[in-house]
Amino acid sequence: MPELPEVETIKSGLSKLIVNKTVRQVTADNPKSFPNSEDLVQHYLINAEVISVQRRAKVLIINLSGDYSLVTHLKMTGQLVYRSRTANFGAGHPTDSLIGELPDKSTRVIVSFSDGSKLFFNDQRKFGWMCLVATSDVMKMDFLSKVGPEPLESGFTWQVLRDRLAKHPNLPIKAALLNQTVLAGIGNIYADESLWGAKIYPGRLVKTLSARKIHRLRDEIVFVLGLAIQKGGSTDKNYVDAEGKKGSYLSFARVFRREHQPCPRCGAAIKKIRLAGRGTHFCPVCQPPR
DNA sequence: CACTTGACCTGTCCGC
DNA sequence: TGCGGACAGGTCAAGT
Repeated sequence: MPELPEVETIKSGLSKLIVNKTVRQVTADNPKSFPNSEDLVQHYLINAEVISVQRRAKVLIINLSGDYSLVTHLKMTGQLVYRSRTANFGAGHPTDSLIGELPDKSTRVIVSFSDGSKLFFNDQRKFGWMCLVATSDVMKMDFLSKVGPEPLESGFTWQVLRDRLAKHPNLPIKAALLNQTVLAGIGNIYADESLWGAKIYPGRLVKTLSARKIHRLRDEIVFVLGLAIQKGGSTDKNYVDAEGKKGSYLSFARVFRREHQPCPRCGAAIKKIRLAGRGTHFCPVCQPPR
């Protein structure tokens, strides 16, 4: 569920929380969640210092001294939560937080720093992973070498979107937006939201979209992602930021998870269908099929 | 080759 | 109350 705005929010949080800290210890239970050998960890992770935190698409990258980086993909249910030495929450944890005391039963990796603080990688469904990679190889990783342009960078013009889409004329536009080689960072929530904003039926084939519609769609993508970052991302079930807090975008969402509720533009009931294998929300009046 | 569907997992919710 | 099945949705692999 974490998409670009959620990973970006975590990146901002961790940038303030863990830069300059030194890794002292790492524990991991599950080779799928953390595949590196004990040897590599001892050599390149233990005693390394956090230099910076960055994001590319939905991937979070913690750059370390010693030329290695800790790369994390949260997939659907991953969380990266930082706790200082003293802060932990028992039964009465704050309501803007989803999680209590850590570790809990979904904790896959614990990175402990020399000041006693810890970074927890939680992942209920074990789809996500955390991996130690040579910094110079990070962008060569399978996923990152193929991923499309960043929609929030200044070079993302409507012409760029048009040209990326042109390679997939027969895909429904929603499927194209979800394809990370077309564009980086959009997932199910923000695909539905930006298509509503641009008044495009999610099933419309790419080749039937006018330049004008693509231009409008580009603007909506930029708007929706920007707003979501402002709101700290979307919390549906699992997502929390680096301090364990929920995001509030979903209370501003226009269609996502709003089946049967009135469209904020025209009042018609929002519909939910299945498209590209995903639950897809749209307004049947503003976004007519055709 | 282009596109669609299923697998990977676990927890939750719904109907019987 | 218990239990099977559908569903959640990011990405890769397998299938059409």
